[in-house]
Amino acid sequence: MARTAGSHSDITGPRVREAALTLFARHGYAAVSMRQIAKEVGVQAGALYNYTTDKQSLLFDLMRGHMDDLLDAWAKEPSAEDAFGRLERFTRFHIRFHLGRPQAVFISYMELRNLTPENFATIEDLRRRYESELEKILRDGRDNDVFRVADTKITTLAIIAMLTGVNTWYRSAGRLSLSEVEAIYWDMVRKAVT
Amino acid sequence: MARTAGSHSDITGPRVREAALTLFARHGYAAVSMRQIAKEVGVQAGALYNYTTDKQSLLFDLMRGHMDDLLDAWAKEPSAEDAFGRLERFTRFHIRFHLGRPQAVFISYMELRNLTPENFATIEDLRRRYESELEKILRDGRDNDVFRVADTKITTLAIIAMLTGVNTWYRSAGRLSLSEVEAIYWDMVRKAVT
DNA sequence: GTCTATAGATTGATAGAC
DNA sequence: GTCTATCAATCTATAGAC
Repeated sequence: MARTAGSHSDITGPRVREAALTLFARHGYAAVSMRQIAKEVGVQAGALYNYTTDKQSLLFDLMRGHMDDLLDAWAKEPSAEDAFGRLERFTRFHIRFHLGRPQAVFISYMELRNLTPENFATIEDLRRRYESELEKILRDGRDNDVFRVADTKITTLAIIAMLTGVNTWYRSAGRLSLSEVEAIYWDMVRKAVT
Repeated sequence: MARTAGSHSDITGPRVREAALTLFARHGYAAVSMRQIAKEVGVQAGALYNYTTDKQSLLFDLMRGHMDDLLDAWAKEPSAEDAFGRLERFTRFHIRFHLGRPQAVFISYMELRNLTPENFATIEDLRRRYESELEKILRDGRDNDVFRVADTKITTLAIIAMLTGVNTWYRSAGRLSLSEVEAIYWDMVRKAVT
């Protein structure tokens, strides 16, 4: 199929999303202008509207994409047999996945209030779906008298908050490797539910 | 001392900070205009500049005030004798203090990137000072063979992230009282360091 | 598909009257 | 101390040429 000279829609589109991701993560959605995004991509501001209907859906697409990736990746994780194995899988998966996409994680936690109500509801639904995956593990383990947790819902949120916190301090050039970090957190999680 | 008619500096000042706190927490610093703050207070935008030099110092004063309050309140907490007592004090204090000021907590975590570099450094210093209070407790407990922690620095950050996470879900009208929540989290913290 | 140009609204901050 | 009025810059989004 012949292409119009100067047509780059298949490459410019991803670059727009990439620039938005970087800039939203660094400065915040409200603080970033469409002109800044355009400058990062190397086009004029008007050209952005060939790839997004408006600034809001640029944010929403990034967040929904991140949540979809998260749920898909977890669905593809091999499952473990016993309760401790399942919990360890989740713990290591969560750390590894989140450390691999710090910008998307940052945006997905910080920019919720800049979503329209409809978009917010969509993202919240996906987030709850992910949380329920961990809660299932905790509930099964408790029902089989393997775990001892006072409240599976609160323990779910506590564990996720603790694990996601890794993103605030971990640097790959730091003194600890990824698997050392995983091991330290798994040790805390394991003890906390025993 | 006689006062000029219409002078309300002693009451308007706090109301400006209060309005900024509420609006920054709800919509984010960058998304809130000086006119919105003025409207919330019930004055015109120009009048705000009798109480703050600019928008940035409005944000900075809120964050520094919050961190000062936090460190002061912890300094006034009665100390405990043994390692577990000290850790339990910290755990319950952290939850109680943070749940008591959800807006200031929210701002202090979300708006760091909207501070000027100098202001950011000041807040970061206070935050590190607070974290080191918990790390001291963990290190002493480990050195006396009371706690078993793989890494006191990481454990410090993990515990604080877990505890601060309460703010994302706790509602005073919910099914759990504040002391029930404290007890559940203390149970997890205690087990995690044993 | 990208450009230039621009509409129309809003921003932070200041000046000067009262 | 607060007001009105305003400056100069910036914003999102669109229109039309190429």
